[in-house]
Amino acid sequence: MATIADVARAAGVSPSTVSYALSGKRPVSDETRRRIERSVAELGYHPNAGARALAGKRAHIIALAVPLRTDVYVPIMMEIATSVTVAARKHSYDVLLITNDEGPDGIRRLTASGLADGVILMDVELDDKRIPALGKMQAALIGLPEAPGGLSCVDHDFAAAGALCADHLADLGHRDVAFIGYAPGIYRRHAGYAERTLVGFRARAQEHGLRFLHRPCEGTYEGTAGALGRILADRPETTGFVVQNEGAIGPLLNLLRTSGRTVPEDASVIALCPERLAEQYTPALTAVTGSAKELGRIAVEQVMSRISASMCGEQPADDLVLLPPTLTIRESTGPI
Amino acid sequence: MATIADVARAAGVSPSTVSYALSGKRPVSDETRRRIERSVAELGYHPNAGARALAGKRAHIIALAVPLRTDVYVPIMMEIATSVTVAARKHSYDVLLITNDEGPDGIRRLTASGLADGVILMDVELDDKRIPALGKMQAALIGLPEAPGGLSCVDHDFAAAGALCADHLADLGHRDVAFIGYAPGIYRRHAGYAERTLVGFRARAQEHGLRFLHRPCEGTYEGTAGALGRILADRPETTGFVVQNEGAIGPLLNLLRTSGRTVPEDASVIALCPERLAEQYTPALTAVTGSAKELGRIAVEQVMSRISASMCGEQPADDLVLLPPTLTIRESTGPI
DNA sequence: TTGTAGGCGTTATCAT
DNA sequence: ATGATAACGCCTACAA
Repeated sequence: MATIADVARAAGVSPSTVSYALSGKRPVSDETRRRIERSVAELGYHPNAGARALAGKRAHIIALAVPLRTDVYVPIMMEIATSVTVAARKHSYDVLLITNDEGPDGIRRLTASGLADGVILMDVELDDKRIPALGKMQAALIGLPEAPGGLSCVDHDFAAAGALCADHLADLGHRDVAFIGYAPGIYRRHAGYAERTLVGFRARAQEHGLRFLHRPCEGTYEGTAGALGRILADRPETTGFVVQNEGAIGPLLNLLRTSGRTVPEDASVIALCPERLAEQYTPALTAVTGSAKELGRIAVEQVMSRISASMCGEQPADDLVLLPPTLTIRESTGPI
Repeated sequence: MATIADVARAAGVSPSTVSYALSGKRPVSDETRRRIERSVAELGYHPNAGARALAGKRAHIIALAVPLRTDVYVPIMMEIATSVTVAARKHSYDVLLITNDEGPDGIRRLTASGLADGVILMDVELDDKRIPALGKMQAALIGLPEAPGGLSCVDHDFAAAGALCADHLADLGHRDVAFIGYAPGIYRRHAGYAERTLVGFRARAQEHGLRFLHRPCEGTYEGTAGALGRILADRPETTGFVVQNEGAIGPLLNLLRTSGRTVPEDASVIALCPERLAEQYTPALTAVTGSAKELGRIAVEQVMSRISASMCGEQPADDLVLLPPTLTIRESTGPI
């Protein structure tokens, strides 16, 4: 492969001039720069990553720690992963994938080997064991840990999302509403996103004077049937439904239909789920959504800013971003 | 961070001995090795990735090229990505994520910079533009290109999967069957997996003397309704259905129900889709499946074997693996 | 504006 | 069985 020396020779300059021309860290005459650029293109030169990392003391790589669990809606993970990759490339950074089955040691390995300059932790839990392992590694978390002090975090504003659901149903005149949530285990483990959504919904529902039920629910047909059955038994006058469990959406629509309730005439359904999912049902679902792409993009900005700060010897500023959700009104909600 | 020199000092040996003790490329006395291992553990030493790549002329990284398109079933992509990562770690390799929006240049960049020793191309198309860009880079393709000569490829045996569907329906006594496929655009673009499945199904169906229809289908409710409508209009005696479009499964089940056909008493449905998807419907779907994990694992073995061959100066052998599909009989198929 | 030279941490080739 | 030493390719003071 072509080295910087090859380029220098071809352009009739010294290697350092090529380096400076490429990095822009020192002025280079237009004439010289042009010749260098031409040689670079002709030789298809790209700096050797290892050598660059060794000499420049930064790898130009960030790591992305993805969960192995599949109880989250997987396409979202993928969307974040690709948006992280695309955003990182804009900074001339590459993305290294690591899975949680390496655990905290995986992160220590990255730090010690200098393989990555920073890391993005996906699917962060309230008490995430990877956080203590971060050490001096610059990081951005997608999701909120218990104690986000000194860290950069980004997440959907789930509380606002819950509130938005309550607002919409109240505006439409619903008085009795039900929240069909994730599996009981998720609440037991105090997953942040589940709790925050519920808290936001509950508070706003109370402000509006709504009567409401919360029913955890396995994302299966049977689970949904059970949850809906208990809701209609406990409070038959329920007309507004909020679903935050992707697996329960299809069953819920079928079950409502089967029970003789037309959506949205007899019952309104509002989903907390990605746009793509909301659009693919019949009727198309009114949904409260956050952008997964944004999540990835912002996490990248956060690590990048921390990395450059730490290179300048500055103390990276912690940062907490909660992305506001969007309500998209489709065909599944209406006045009562 | 601790360097190899630190470890050497702590263990009272020379750096090269540490290097050899760690790589095993030269015998080291048990006594010495023990001291070295202790120092390594105490200092939390991990070799600097850049320096190692520079001196050892291999980066211990493979790249994984994921598609940006989302017209494939995304969870599968993610499953492959994680299984690739896990499998790579077994070889002490890390995985770098690159997206197709960098195009062929992304691959050239990897090659020229020595960032990766090999690459796995996901979602390979018949005439994939990334293939010419591979150059001397060791690669494994997931999916089959038009001309797989000189390359290592792994994919599901879609033809066998199609045949398995025909077998099962014929065994159950069905005589008139329909194949509900992907969107017309996919067949127009001659996507390999779609065509191969159809070819395998068609051939075996003919052997069994089945009468069959093929209907491409957008994965929407309306699209599925259209496809099913035309099937029942053209051939009302149809009792066996094969679906190869994830989006059409839910709608198909609903539509059959609506049209008064009970599954599996009046109509049998067999899906070509991941297990997880098949299980989540009611009734649970008889399905023909391939393992996405296997796909990733084998692709890793393929690149690894090519990389080591090329390091030994040997010509890497090309290799074509088609994974046999599995038929899992659940509740959606029965005798007619 | 440009060139020279030292060093980054490993691996691998010599020796011993 | 172990040690010294020369690359590996790049970056960045330091000189000019």
